[in-house]
Amino acid sequence: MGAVRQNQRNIRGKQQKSTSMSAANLTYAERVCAGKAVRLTPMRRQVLQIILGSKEPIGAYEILAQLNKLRSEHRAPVTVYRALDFLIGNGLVHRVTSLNAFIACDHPDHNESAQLLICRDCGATEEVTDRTVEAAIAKLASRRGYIKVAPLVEIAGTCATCHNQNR
Amino acid sequence: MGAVRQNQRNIRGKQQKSTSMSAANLTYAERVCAGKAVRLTPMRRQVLQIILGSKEPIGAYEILAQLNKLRSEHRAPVTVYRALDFLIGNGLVHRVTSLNAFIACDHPDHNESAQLLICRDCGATEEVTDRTVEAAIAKLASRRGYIKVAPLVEIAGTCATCHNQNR
DNA sequence: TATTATAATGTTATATCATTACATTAATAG
DNA sequence: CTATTAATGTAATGATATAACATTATAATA
Repeated sequence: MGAVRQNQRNIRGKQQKSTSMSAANLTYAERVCAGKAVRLTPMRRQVLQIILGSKEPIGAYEILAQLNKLRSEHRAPVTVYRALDFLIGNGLVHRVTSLNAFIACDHPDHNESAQLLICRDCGATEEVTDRTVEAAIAKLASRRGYIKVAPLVEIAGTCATCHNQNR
Repeated sequence: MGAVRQNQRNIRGKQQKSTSMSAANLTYAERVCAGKAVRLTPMRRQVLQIILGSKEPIGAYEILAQLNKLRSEHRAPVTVYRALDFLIGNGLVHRVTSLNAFIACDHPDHNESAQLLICRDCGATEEVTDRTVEAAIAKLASRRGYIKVAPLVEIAGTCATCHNQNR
């Protein structure tokens, strides 16, 4: 839980993690889809791969650009959005609402509400599941009479790597 | 705290609140601006008034439409966005990120991080400040090494009014 | 296997949200 | 009253997302 995606600005960072989980996640995605009897088509697989390959949340049009570069063909935006709908619907990708961007889910097996920590400086985004936060929000919503709630929690800030570098 | 904005679908609702606070809020906004020595110009005032008049979060282009109807002139989008920047910057308006829309702040005096409860069915949106949620998020962020955090909490759900009506 | 039904993708157009760049007008300070 | 800064006007464009309908691929089943 909490694998970190980072961009160019902190390749020197100590907390750097390898991108080598990508392949594993892709394999994992295949298993998830097989288990649900839904189809991880080449298109969807490729979109997921592009998202996994990104160190930070990636926008739909950036995905599209990479897709069209790879294949030297011309897909339309809707192609990407459809793949994203599928991937999000099956818990393989999260939408980062505050950035209009997307990240691969770290733990697609449990489809619970995650919280996102987003570094303003380097773009690193980590997905966490904090029971205390979840419980506090559930309680708040319930006290206010809301049911079937879907909480959105995105915490922008400066990550440890970035504020250590600036000293 | 927690005044409710509602749309047409539940005008029959029991928890309906009057829109009569609007004027008070506008007066309040004037005091806030006077206190800070910033200018609540006619344009900004009018945009705020439109937002206050909306029972649910209102989009920038809807604000623009109302503005242009009022004056029977043609303002450009940027006019609205500039007013919004000002109003948000001075704590008079909140952006509802998940809806790309805007609401007037319920308590512009304390500029703290609020949580939003948003009804999927009727659009009613209430702003709350829950210390427990705030604390849990602050702790989470700090444990992860994040500083200068700005949490975004928007809880979509079905409000009491709506789920009572559907029985 | 041929036929039908369903799912996925292609293609084109357009909707929706937001900003840039530069000109003009209004307010304030000296 | 003039210089300076703040606010708004104006036009164009960028960025994100969806609608509508045609075509192709896959799956179900006769």
